Amino acid sequence: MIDHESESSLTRGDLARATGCNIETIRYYEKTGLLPDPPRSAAGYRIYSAAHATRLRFILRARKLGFSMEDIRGLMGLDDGAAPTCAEVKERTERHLADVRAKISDLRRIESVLAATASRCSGAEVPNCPVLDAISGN
Amino acid sequence: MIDHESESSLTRGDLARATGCNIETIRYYEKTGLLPDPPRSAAGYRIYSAAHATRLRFILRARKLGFSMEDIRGLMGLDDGAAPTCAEVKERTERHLADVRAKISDLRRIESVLAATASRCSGAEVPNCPVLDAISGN
DNA sequence: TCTTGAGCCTGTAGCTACTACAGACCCTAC
DNA sequence: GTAGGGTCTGTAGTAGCTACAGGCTCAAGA
Repeated sequence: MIDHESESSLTRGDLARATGCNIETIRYYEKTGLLPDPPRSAAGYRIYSAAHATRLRFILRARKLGFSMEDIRGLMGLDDGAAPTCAEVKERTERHLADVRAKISDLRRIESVLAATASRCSGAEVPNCPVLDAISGN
Repeated sequence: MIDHESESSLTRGDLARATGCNIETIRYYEKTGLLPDPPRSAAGYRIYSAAHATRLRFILRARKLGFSMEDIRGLMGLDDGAAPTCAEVKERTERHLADVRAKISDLRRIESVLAATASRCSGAEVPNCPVLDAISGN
């Protein structure tokens, strides 16, 4: 049913294996519009092309970089129909970069609190726990 | 109906204001067992005590430190009924600390990729976008 | 040709940690 | 008495997936 000679005709399972994406996630991206609805075989099977694989790989890389699905929609020009300008992409990226940096500094603060309290803890079976005390307030 | 003199008789709204917690979140913590079911007034209104406030503050601080609700259940001894030993608390904290550090290093890698690609971008309205190229897989 | 097992199809439910309603009740102050 | 706030319940929504169930289809082997 599907021509496996021509490299560019893939089932959903093929696409999943080719990109390392979970097979259900592909359907999810289709449902949410990140991936276009692919053509179907007579029996209703999705038929993907190399273009779909490229697009999916783009999405997966962007997700790995922490872009939200909404961000990605913007990066791909799905929000207003037109391909985004370079300036728009840069702006989105910088906003996202700022978010990432904010998250890092949050986590660093958390890290130092956790490290400090954990190190004060003997690990012995004593009544007073410095960790719980630290969380409880002071 | 509720004695507002004695500081330790609080409605849900009072508790929310006193702790800075969203009022709905209190109900959610009750539903999931992090907060015990409080006694009720004749009309069915929840009546909280100072002990509830203390416990809620503990939960909120732990959440701010990034502990999951499951972690917190453990820290409060709600999983096996008994108060956790200091060693258990220390172990949980160190595991969580390791998670936090892993997240930080992930984000730092992401940060450097984003910073590098964004800086290469002129912001001009040119056809080739270094950001998109970077995501697309160089 | 028949069968078997793998793959695909759909819809739906689950996860975390909340948040936000709607519609009904209650309580206080004027 | 009534207006307004507060509270009650249940339910649905958020992001970003993931995991089924129950049914169909396809390819390979006997």
